Amino acid sequence: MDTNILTSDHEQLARFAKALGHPVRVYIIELLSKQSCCFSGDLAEDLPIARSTLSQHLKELKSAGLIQGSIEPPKIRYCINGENWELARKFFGNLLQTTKPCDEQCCN
Amino acid sequence: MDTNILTSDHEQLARFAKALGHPVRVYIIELLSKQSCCFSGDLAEDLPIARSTLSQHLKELKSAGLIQGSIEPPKIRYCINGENWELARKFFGNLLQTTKPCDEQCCN
DNA sequence: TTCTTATTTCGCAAAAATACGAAATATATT
DNA sequence: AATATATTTCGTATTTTTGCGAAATAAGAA
Repeated sequence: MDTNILTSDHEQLARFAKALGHPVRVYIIELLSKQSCCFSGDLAEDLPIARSTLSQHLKELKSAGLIQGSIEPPKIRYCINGENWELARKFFGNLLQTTKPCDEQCCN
Repeated sequence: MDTNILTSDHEQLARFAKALGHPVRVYIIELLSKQSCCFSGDLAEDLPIARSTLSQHLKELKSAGLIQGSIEPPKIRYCINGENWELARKFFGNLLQTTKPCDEQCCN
């Protein structure tokens, strides 16, 4: 039957993508991945959202496995989760690299 | 002030990511990008969802700009939207390539 | 014109995401 | 022990997403 058309890979990729599906979270990830290694809630000062809301976004990124945090009282330092980042990179890379553009015949 | 911390690029990337944030849509995009160029609702036969639901997913991918459809009565043929695909590729590429892994000091 | 096929839109319900402020937590400092 | 700081959890409201079946649409074939 059509049991396993949707693989766990599709689900994993969707999970990563979903986590990136909000501008604030894109911003956070961008910052963590390029600016420096780790970070904390100085984010709150930059972003036009309540701290509790930011916290939820961080939680989502964490539960998607894209970031991780370590306690450095009284702060919490966040950084990219290297392992899953590598995975995400691979998944997105695979998906995005294989492009067979539409021949003009087809979709105008 | 903090007016423009979130740029339209963040929003665009989030829009693309959000569109990919569901296993069914990942499957569709994967199929359209690698298998052949164009496609139609034979998807409905493969996927364990109602046709109306599939239609909604296609609509979302379309409104995110990732795919486009052309009418070939009585069918509709879908394919990747090359232009936006290129854009998405660039955006995701930028985000994913720049990885400065956490030094061990930081997050354990 | 009526029928068939492929697909979408509509109306609805259930679940999840987004956002906030207030209260809770945890840990250093006084 | 009391206070201050950084952050999260809780309770709540609003909006969006997901999913379905039934009805609507569009176009070719009989």
